[in-house]
Amino acid sequence: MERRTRQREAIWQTFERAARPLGPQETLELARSDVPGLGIATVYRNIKALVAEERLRAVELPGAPDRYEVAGKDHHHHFHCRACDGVFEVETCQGDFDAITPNGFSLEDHEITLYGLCARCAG
Amino acid sequence: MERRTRQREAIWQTFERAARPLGPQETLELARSDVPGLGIATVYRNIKALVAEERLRAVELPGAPDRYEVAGKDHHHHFHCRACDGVFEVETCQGDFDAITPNGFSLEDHEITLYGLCARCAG
DNA sequence: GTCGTTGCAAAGCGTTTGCAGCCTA
DNA sequence: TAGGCTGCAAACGCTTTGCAACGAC
Repeated sequence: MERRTRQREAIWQTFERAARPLGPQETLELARSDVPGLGIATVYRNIKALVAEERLRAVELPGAPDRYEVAGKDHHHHFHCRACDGVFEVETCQGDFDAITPNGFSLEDHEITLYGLCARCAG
Repeated sequence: MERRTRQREAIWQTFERAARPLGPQETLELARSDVPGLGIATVYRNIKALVAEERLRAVELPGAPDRYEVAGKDHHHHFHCRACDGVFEVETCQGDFDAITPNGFSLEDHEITLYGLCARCAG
């Protein structure tokens, strides 16, 4: 990532402005308000570059394509709304995951996803 | 699922024999020892039918394609080995997920995935 | 002016679907 | 024999890549 282009700037700001993880298509639509002719390939390329630079982090959700959020936040997990498909952050987790790790296995990390309705969809 | 075919039988038995969730390609390779000419489309069609009948359950893993396991087991989660890509069951979970659900959100379900090395790979 | 970056279109890749022939009941 | 099921190949949807033109420095 060497040159500062309109496209790159628009994509990055889209993530900064979003309060939640975004997918590539979602990012394209939002960033097009800044750069109308923006192409989806450019979004993919820049997301990949930003992840490599650790400015973005991939949010991996069960059974759904990855979304991306600004990196560097405290440890947290996500709530996936079944109605609007939106993804939202939830506070830090608790729970003793070593306790449920099978014997002989080496636990390195964990991922928790909550499902249900977000505040807006729950009405 | 009305007729009992060799293909259908082989696919089902592959899941019954496996002690862990399988993906479609993995299923194809294993089931081909019973039915050599088996096609991948048949595997996909039968998995879909078995899931609809609730004889199989989709195991949704963050950032990875779905795998499938025999349905009807007790509530459990999975351990995803970063070395061999294998997926293994872990015992029932603990933790108060309502406590971390944001205000106004309606929690319906949760998913936990552990990452690290399985016993064989940690060996 | 250089060469990294972009947009388009084509290529990949995993999954689904259309269809003619097969085989279970 | 009927019609559900299968295998093949084409179609799909999402992501990646090739390439000529563009534009940041």
